[in-house]
Amino acid sequence: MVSGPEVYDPLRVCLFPPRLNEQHQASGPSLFCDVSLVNTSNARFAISGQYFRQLLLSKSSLPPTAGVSYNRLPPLVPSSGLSQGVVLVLEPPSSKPFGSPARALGTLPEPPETAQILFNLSTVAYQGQGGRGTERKDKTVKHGGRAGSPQLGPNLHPPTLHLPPPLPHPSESFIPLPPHSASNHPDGPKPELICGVCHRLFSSASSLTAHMRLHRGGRALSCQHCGKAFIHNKRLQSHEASCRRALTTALPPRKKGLGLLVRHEGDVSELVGDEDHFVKVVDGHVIYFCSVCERSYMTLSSLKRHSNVHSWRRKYPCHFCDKVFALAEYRTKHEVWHTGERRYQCIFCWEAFATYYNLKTHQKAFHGINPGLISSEKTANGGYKQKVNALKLYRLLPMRSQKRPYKTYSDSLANGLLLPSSDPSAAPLPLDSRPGRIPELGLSSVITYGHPKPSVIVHGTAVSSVIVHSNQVTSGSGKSPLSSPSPEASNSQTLPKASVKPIKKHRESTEGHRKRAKLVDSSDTTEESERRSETGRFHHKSRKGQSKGDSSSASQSSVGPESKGSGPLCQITVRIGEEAMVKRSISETDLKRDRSPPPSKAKRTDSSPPDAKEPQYYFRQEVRKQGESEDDEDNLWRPYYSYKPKRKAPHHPKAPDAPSLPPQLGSQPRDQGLRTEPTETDRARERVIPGKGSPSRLSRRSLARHTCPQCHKVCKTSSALNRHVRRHELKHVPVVQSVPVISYPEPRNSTEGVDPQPCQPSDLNAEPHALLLPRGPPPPELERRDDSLAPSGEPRRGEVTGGYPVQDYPLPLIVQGGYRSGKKQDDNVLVSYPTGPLAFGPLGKMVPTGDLAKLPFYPDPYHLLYGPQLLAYPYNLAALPMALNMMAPGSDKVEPLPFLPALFNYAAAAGPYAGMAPHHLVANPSLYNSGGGGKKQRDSNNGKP
DNA sequence: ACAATTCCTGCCAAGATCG
DNA sequence: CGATCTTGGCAGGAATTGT
Ligand SMILES: [Zn+2]
Ligand SMILES: [Zn+2]
Ligand SMILES: [Zn+2]
Repeated sequence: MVSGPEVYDPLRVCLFPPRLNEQHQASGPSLFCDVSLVNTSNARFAISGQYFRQLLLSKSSLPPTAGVSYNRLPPLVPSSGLSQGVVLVLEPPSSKPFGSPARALGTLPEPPETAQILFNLSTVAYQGQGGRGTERKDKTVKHGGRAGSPQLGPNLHPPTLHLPPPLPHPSESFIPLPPHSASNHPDGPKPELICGVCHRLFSSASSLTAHMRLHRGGRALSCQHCGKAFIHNKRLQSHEASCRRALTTALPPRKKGLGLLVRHEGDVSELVGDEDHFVKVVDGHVIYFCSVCERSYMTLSSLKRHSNVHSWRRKYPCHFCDKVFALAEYRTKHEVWHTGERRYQCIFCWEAFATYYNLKTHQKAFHGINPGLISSEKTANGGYKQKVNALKLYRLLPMRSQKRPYKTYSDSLANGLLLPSSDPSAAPLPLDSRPGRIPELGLSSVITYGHPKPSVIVHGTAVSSVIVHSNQVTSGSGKSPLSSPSPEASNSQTLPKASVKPIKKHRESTEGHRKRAKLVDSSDTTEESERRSETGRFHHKSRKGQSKGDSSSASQSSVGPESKGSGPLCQITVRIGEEAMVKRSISETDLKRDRSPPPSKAKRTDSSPPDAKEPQYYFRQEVRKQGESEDDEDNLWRPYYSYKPKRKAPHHPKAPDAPSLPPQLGSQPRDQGLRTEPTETDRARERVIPGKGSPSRLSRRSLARHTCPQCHKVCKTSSALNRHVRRHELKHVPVVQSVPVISYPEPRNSTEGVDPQPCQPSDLNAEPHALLLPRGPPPPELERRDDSLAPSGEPRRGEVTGGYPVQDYPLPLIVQGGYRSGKKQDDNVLVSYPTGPLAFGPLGKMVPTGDLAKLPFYPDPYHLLYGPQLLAYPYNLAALPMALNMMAPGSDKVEPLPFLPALFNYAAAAGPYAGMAPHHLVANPSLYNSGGGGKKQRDSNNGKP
């Protein structure tokens, strides 16, 4: 019957909860599910599952031959009304594990004549549920986007599955199906064998009887972990085993006791985890859900990482500009634009590139490599899937900059909790205060620093400015202790500016560590700085209601004292429309350091030796540039990216592939409509401070003209703006404020016209780089030191990289020893950051600017040893796999192979290394890193004793 | 339409803590 | 020191913006 894998996707299935009455039906669909149909003539579906309910597919709305074979379920929305709703799983009768790949459609066993629909419906959920109609509505809207899928044939309007209206009284056990259902189908089950409560179909009276016990409160056979009821003991036992495992996994030992079973629906058990997430166990798979946006994750770590985009508990500021990122990785990637580091080296020509993208582009253009050939699989959720035999046509060079210490566990723990800064014990120890470090900031200072200074700014309407203090985010409602402004706090904030934000790191080798720690910390964690001192530097305030005057006044008022110049740097993060968060610097005087960094104010101490207690770096420019008027504060910078919710095509090619993902929840494409839309602010993964720009961006002036009326986003071109605006229209963002953690008040209307244009100071154009200028010239000594260090130290590095053209040059940025552990950092020197913007050519190559002194980084050490011409095209990739993998054949152990050129005798070619004897690496392959994976690279990078 | 940049997330290894 | 937990790098495609 299945003539082909025709997939009509997506289809909308409208399910009417069993308990809904006709009125509800009339009001419209309560839930949409995307369903793929395969041709089958069936318009009727038998429903099986925990609870059965027959669904009728209205023929008129279906393609001539349609049958449900596959579906993609949106994740449950636990906390919302929808959650109460339905888990709908459509599967072919063959009962493939659900979540089976769409590709399998073509091979579906014949006749899913009656495709079975697993309809897990929590009858309980529908009972006593009040205003779910509204809630569902929201959900429904989200799915609307898929209706227009190109895959739908012209006459394939999204069919609608109508679930017959639920029976009024669940208690009734045997209720005949509505006329239009079973009776119409010749093969349909007899009405008598249908549960009147949940409409599940049964093949025998006995099974139905057993089933009915479930509805009568008989909980004899219910899982002790999740409460799921079973009719058969065997199944129960089996389930409990898996459930136990799942729960164990789901909750960390320490928190196991905290896991609360919230609800159980069909095969899904929902647990409450931390405040930032909840867990569901589906079929033994643990899935973590973000409480804010409901994105689902296979791992807790992924979720934790993600949740920072909402909470911003940790902030990762760029060391070169004022962008702040929610994920460390984002910052790392971003900083490449400042450093120019090129770590992706083509194995064919040894050319190195700054980004993976550039590398791929290069290989495609110059070597005819089709990226698709060597791409590795990804999970449905977009996760990385390791591929054993993946080819790597490039080498990932070790990172030049030493890694910063990880955030500490304690820190993270403390994060979520608002710790009164005054309580030293409660507050996580700053890195600096850890053993072996010099307490630069006395505890007291830390405390003071941390004193909750009211960062809340009350805007006219909503007071809800968000305050992010010490990692805590609170709404302006004043619920948080911090929310109440405390004058003294501001006073106490006499933090050393250094603590506030170090910009560039000076690395004195001697004290480099301490400093480094400081720098890193403070910088890294704005997060940390906040955490440790609760400087409250970043104030989040909603733009809404904030008028220009407001903003200025607000900033002043809220930060007034601090802003006065002598005060610690204080910034306000402002929400711009729906997209961007902008930090406004408040204290210009002290912090300002731009073009003319006030020596005195800037804490930087070029001349003075670094003192543990007095950090000597330059503060970041938190201030706008000189010449900017006060109004500049209102200048808004917005991130390049708008961070809108992703709208992924319904059928993500990969989605089907992820067997590992739990069917309905985990495998959902990340942007699938189901997840609640986070507020725009939540989406701002990156924040930018006015006055600074990302290196790659154009001047803001040009941007000014194309501002989205809705969200204030500024596009460079009108076309971009048009596109952007269209998104708003399509998106139809629900008004639902689903952001529990951060409540940004939001009315951006009031602000409109206020700061929109400010984004483009005219002077920016003149000196694009001015904004990016590092906080100050690096101490001369630094460079020297680096040089000296590089050669002598880091033996390991030499070994690893020896012979490679890359990064074998003296690396001013790399410090001897590298980072080992927080305790030993004193011995290590950190990477120095460039003092100024670096010029880069296309593809990330650095362009010599003429002033080498100012280009401490990557003076283009990547000489091409072998031109592309050295390799005949097309390449015989088949002959290279071994080399490409850089693994010794056959051995279990991963043995790095000699660099490709050496293997293939390319080395003879002219070039700086032409005269080199056989690549020494060949002789001693174990010395170098295979480059087969970043992790390995990293190993070499981290000089371990 | 195409190029370029940023976001995203499963996986994994190293760092940080805990005991 | 080992066990446990956290952090962040990585791939590489999706999403989005720039041209
Ligand atoms: Zn989220
Ligand atoms: Zn930057
Ligand atoms: Zn190449």
